[in-house]
Amino acid sequence: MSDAEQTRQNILTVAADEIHQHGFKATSLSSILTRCEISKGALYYHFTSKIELGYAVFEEVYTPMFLNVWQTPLTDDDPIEGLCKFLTAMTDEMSCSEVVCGCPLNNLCEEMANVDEGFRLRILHMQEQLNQLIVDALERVSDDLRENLAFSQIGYFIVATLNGATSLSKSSRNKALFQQVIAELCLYIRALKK
Amino acid sequence: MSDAEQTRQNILTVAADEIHQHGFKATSLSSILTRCEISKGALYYHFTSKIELGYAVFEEVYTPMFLNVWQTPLTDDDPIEGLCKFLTAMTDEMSCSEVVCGCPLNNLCEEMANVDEGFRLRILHMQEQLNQLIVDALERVSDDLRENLAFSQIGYFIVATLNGATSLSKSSRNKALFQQVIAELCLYIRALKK
DNA sequence: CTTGCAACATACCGAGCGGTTGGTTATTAT
DNA sequence: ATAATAACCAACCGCTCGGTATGTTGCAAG
Repeated sequence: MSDAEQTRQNILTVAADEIHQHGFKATSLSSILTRCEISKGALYYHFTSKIELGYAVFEEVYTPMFLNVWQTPLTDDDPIEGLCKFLTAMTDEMSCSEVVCGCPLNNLCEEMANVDEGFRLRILHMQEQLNQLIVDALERVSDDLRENLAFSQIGYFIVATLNGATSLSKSSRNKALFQQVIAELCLYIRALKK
Repeated sequence: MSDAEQTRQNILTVAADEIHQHGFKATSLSSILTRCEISKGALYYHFTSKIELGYAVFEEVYTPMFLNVWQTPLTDDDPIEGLCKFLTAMTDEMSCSEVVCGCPLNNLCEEMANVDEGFRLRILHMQEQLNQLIVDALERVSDDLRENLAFSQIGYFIVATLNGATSLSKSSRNKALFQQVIAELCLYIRALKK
């Protein structure tokens, strides 16, 4: 990787972390510059504006991370169990920063979806991708599931509940509530089986 | 009501709307002053700082509004049906601003819970109150419900899912996804019955 | 040898923010 | 009549922000 590309990647990584911690608007370019030990000229050489940097972080950091994380359990032989174990493992391995800072995608959705169309469409597109992953997994084992289930609706339901659970963990600053909601969600998911 | 109290209430009402629309940090005092047609001196006569104004909005506008809205369906003879009808009615009556701006409580939780302890504790307290309302309602009709249900866990699950559903409606800018998640949530709630 | 461009660095700008200061006015108590 | 206080107003302050304009350096091609 060239020096320039290295610099760019470094900016993206640091910006992703700053945005995760403080949100997009509250993230100041100067804090990114300090952590990267570069000047503002360097940043504006690689990105034309703050919001373009935000888009790049979303597309090049958050999106691949997210899709990869969900793909693993959903392509399991038993996606129902895969999903439940994935969710349960999430509560166990949850780092302090994740309890406090929440999910990057959900954060951006809450903060930016209604103020910037570029973010809104990117977020929407990724939610649809995520939902499709779930729908595909459910359809693959539909013979083992109850009749007349609305797969897409179920997919959005699962993601919505997970997002709501992270909200709770933010205010309670406590894994316990998060774990309870996830436990109830797993009960719901396992009840999809015949 | 005295003139001063009238002014104070006007500030609270306008601030509540601005915070709902733009979030706390992005709400500028000057926009509140313009809409109220008062000066900055007037605002700082009634509130010592921006964050104290935020706390007052939370306690005097959001909290009573929220508890009142939830209390009605939960004190119904059949809180299960009351809740489902309440949620379904919410999707129908949902104004455009609610689709776009989301739930004030959830918004503040997402934005402020991890950056200001005062907000965090107030949000947490209200979530606990809300959960208690649900728990009380479920316990009241526990004879009609399945055995071995964890009421508190169920309460948080319902609220979490509702919050996640508003997130989806923000990014999709579309009632449809919201309605789907709520429909699935009602299926879950009704399945609590024997 | 020098020209040119990629890859930065430095210094600065205007705007908007929350907050402060020093008045002003109308009402009320003495 | 006067003093005090409640309720407000206008002007200003320091600060940080995103963004820009200009300067510098190293390397590579001709």
